[in-house]
Amino acid sequence: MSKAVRVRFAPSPTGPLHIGGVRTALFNYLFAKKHGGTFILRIEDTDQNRYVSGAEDYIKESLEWCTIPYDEGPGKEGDFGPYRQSERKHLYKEFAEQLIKSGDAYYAFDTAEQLSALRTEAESKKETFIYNHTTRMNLENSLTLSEEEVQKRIDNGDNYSIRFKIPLNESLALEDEIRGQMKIDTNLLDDKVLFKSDGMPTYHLANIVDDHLMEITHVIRGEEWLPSLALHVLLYRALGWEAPIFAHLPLILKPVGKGKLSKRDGDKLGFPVFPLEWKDPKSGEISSGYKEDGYLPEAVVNMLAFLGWNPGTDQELFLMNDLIQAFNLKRVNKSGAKFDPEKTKWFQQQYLQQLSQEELTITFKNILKENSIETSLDISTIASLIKERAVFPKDLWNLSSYFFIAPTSYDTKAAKKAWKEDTPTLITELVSVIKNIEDFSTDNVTTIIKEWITSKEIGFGKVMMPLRLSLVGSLQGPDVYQIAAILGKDETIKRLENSLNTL
RNA sequence: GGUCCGUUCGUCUAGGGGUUAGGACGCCAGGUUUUCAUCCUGGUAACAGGGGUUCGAUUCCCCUACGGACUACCA
Repeated sequence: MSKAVRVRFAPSPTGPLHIGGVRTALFNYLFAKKHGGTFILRIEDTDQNRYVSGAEDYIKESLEWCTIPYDEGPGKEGDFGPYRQSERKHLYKEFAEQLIKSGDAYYAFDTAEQLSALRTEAESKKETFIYNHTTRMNLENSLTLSEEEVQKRIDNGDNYSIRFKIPLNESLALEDEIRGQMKIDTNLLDDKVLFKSDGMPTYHLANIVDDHLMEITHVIRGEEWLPSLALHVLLYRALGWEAPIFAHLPLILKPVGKGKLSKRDGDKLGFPVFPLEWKDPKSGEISSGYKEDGYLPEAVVNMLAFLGWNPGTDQELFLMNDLIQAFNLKRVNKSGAKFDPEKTKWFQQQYLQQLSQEELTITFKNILKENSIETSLDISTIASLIKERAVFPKDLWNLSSYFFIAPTSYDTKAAKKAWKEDTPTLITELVSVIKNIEDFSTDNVTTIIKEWITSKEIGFGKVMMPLRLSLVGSLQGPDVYQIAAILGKDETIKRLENSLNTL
């Protein structure tokens, strides 16, 4: 019997969560639920300088909108809390010191300025400064200084950091669920800082300590962490802990050009990169979100799931529960995926079309409200008539506004095509035909007008097009007879007369 | 620069020693809708290059090229 699956999504609250982060959360969630496990949200706020207010709330709201609920996390305390690293601050130092005692870490007294000077100097010689076995014995740290000197400096209140001492001459075999085995030469690694002089741990330490303490079984994270995997594995070993299973997800790339998808790409290329709209608290700059753009969470989730994963079948439409059933880490791709906004729209269209009549009517009602429309017309029927032309809820308005507001102008191109010399005569006659229709139902209107056209021995287009133009203002929309029936006899006549006067 | 990861239609991808290399998005054409959209049908288009291994490589191995990530007392 293997251990109960526990996974975590561990964002740092430095700004809005972008869709790459949402996808990481989603894959963690899918994996957890697939295996009856626990999905944890942990806020990695060890860098006080980069903390952005509102970011944590944004992360929670985003996950909520995407229907990716966490089982444990801030506000949902489980047995492994707290779930904010800033609130776990007291836990980390002990482990850093344990590593010093075991000889796996050391105090380093170099200041940021000294290090940056060393880097610039190396750069000027076309070299790279690395804090590792090649340099550490020339620097001020507990490996080079006497024990008394080290203690004196610490007692003195000198700033120090704690660095990991990477072991020499080892060929590490790393295991990744998605990529298989990788080999790393430890001599190429550098002595990363584990504990900062501000008293906070770095990501590397906090991450390992928390994953261990929270009994995380699988670490599913972005590929940008792959280069740190060796360090992390070494850290687990030095601490005497069993390492979790790792899986590094492929990156999401820009749709055009080079590089990974960045926050700026969205509004530059005309699609959101954030689940929710985000207003930068400092600059006030607003970035668009999928929610506010009218996307359904089902569409966004489905699209995200297919970025780097596929079920191995031809099925593409998956609701969350289907995803949980079908999900498998082994079917996650190795290579990065260019983000495709067009495909996202396609998913959106699919899910909008799948809305039940009830949901659709509610959506439509809200749209009408936004446009200050109060009407006695049958909006449920209207919604069902126009829905197949819509991709976003807001399209519902553009597609239906003529039902509520009579056209005041006519599409020039359409008018040229539909309104000919003999049209006024025909339409005048049509008006009197319509005036005599008693039962103004779709079926009856259809029958009577069709009979009349047939009796006139003229082409249907000669009447249908100007009729549509008069009612809609353009040559678009659902069946004209249905439109007329919904508008009612009086309104239909009114619109026909209006076009006779204007055109 | 160094380290690591990757490379199948324009894009997302399936496949995997012998296939007409499959699907989806997009695009194009036809049909339905006496309009538009939807929908249906069809079409377009790919194994980065070079060496091996093999009877046979897109599939396995190596090299090159290209792409990406990382290279902070950021995560």
